[in-house]
Amino acid sequence: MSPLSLHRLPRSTNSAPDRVVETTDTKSKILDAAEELFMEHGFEATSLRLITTAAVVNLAAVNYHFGSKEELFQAVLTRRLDPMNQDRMQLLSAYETAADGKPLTCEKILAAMFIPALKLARDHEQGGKNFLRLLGRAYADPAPFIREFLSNQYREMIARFRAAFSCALPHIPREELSWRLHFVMGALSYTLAGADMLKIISQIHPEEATNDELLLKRLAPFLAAGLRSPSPAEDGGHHLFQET
Amino acid sequence: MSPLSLHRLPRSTNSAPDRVVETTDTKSKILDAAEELFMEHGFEATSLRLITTAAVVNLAAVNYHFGSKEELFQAVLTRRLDPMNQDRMQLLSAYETAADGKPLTCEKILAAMFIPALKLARDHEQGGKNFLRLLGRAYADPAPFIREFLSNQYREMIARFRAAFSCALPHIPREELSWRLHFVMGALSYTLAGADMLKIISQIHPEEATNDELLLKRLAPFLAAGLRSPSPAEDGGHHLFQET
DNA sequence: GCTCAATTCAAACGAACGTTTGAATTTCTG
DNA sequence: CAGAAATTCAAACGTTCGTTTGAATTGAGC
Repeated sequence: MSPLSLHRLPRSTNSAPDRVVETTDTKSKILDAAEELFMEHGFEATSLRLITTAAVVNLAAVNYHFGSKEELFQAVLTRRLDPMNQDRMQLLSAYETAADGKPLTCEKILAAMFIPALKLARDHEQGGKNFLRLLGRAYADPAPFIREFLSNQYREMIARFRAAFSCALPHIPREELSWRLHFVMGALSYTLAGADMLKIISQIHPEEATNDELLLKRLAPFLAAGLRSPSPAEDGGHHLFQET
Repeated sequence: MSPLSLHRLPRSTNSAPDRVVETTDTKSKILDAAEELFMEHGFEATSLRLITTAAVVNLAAVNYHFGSKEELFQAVLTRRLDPMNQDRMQLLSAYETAADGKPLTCEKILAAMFIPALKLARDHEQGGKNFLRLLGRAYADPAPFIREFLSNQYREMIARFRAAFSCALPHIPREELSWRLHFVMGALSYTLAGADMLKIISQIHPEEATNDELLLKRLAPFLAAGLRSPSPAEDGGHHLFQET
């Protein structure tokens, strides 16, 4: 409540992790347990008691190390989301310099978005394989603090990729392109969050449903075709939605 | 707790609403308030006290009329979802008989999915305009009872539309088609649930962002292009995701 | 070995939650 | 109008929540 209710800071700043503690420290144990439980039950339905019990840590440790449940959730997200978006932008820049001024293909730009996500999906030693599903669910969470946090985390990357798509698809009006980028983000996040909805569609082999790499390899061409499709402004203006 | 703790049933069955009560009855007032608040805050974060206060109704009325908070949520969904999916299947059948045996185009099948959704989006006298956003968020909710409910609600419609797409796109393998149908559902639900994420993409006129009709008219051609794109099995097998 | 700060711990806090209860009230029925 | 059923109501139930507290424990530096 009081504006100065800062939680106590740990002894050593995390900026210099020279010596790794032999047993994983409390902070990491909490982050790992929280990542899995938030993914499984969502933010509201996951209690701190569930998290601290799974992490074999005292209940008060969360408020001591992170300040509050909301700050813990943001820490869980930022631990992997920030490096992933940095990777995405660096990869896009690498593609652009390799292309030597020529515009990139849609597939290449989508690859710059997907490959860093795949790196997390493949991450089995680290606990990163759960993270994409948690992220996909956070996209749809109505909590204002989550929406504002994601908005700030994504602003720079989205601007960067919109510019790239704008160069790749010069004949698509900027506003139409914004919509299509929105659809791309939607299909991507829904796909990453899903795997439960797959049971509805079914007819999908279970061993494939958990393979995020094959999943994204199918998604990329699908989205590229949509991105390249003729702009509604330049086609005949079909009346798709005429009633009856 | 006890297996016989059924809530008392209302006096008149709802199957014959011959005489409408002059003032909207308690049950409808609860459903309307719950629809809006569930959309705004999600299931877990919306308390029954918030709902009953907004509906100007006694707290115990929810458990009396619906039995529990979970059953109330299902009632909110089924009130509009069930008729919408019925409309979708009827519209698809009407298109198919009108085509007289010839396969439908992707746009036509997508229209059968979108037009009933548009009818809800346009529904301003009734409170249906909030429903699509609530539905989109329910898709991503991890609560098991929500997932199972939606799975049952959608099973018949999904099977119906997959068969239609299979006729429209005979050159696409069935498994690939299941994936693409999954992407279609993802982009659709995310788009309908969004409008908050639009602030990230931005560059979209606010007055358009709330217009679900324009939104779906942009989404349909995008998805149709993706659905029609060559199957990965029949293209050259590009190595999109080669590293660097 | 002492000191002091960082961390852990058990316990409790007040608030909010979904649900239940039993009486009061309304509404239909005979 | 009397009686019964349906509905509304205020109040409380027991539980769980996020957070706080203050003492116990740990560990590095002098």
